[in-house]
Amino acid sequence: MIGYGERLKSLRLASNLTMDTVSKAAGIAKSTYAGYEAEFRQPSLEKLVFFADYFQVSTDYILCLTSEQQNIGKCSSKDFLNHSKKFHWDGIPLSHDDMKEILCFLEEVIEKNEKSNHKLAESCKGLS
Amino acid sequence: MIGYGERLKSLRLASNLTMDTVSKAAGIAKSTYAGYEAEFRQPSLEKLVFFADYFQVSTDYILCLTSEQQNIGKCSSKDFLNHSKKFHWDGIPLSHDDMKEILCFLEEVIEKNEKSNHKLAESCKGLS
DNA sequence: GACTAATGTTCTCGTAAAGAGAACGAATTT
DNA sequence: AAATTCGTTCTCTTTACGAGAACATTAGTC
Repeated sequence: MIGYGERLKSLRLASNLTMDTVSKAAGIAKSTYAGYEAEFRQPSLEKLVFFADYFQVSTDYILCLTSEQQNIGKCSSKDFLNHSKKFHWDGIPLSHDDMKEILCFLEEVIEKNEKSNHKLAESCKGLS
Repeated sequence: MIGYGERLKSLRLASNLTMDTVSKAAGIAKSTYAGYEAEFRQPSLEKLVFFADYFQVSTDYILCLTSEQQNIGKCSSKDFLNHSKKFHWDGIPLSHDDMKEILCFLEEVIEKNEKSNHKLAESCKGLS
């Protein structure tokens, strides 16, 4: 068990938040939260889950079991195709070709969003 | 915070292990571990990390933050939309509408694959 | 440079609960 | 039915969580 304090601290600073803000959001005393970052006190499981949601990371990341901030739904487009692990859809494995399709589509979505800042609610109907 | 006891129990039973075996491996008393499964006692973070390693799952799984035992590149379609964590694309957050689009498209891909067992290499061009 | 405000750190203390160990209960085997 | 195995529950001790206040430190203001 090493480093969850550092993780919390860097996550908090990355969001430009004070200990007071975070502790109040978590419903604990400022001194209590300071104890977490100083790592002479351990948050309860409830608090751990809260911080994961609050900072939008996995509990594994806070506990230093992974270096990836969130290991669900986030990977670079490079990783997306080259990833060692297989991707699935409701248990059905996706082929590399499927992945390329999806990648292509996602980039379309992102590009449009970036440009127009507008959701393309029709793109799905015009698919097939 | 709900269900980590059930998770531990099912993981233990899936491995055909007794409480005595698991508790000894974790270096705690049998009654202590029983408290975890009955959920009237919470494991420390060290113990949580131990169980994740011992049962080869993520801490997020034990804490019921995901329904998938390994949380990279695998989630159910239900989780896909309802997940508490935000999804991103190369750092750009995806809105819920984006997710619905993606879900719709993915289901198309899977359905076509299932029926024809053939990749639809053109679907991407006909998009926009 | 002193004054103030804001943020972070370090005390002490009460209390909740983690953890142990033994006893108990239920189920299975011999 | 005696013995063994596995799970549950009891009581007790001790740990440490969490709070609140005091203290320290930095930053901004006059």
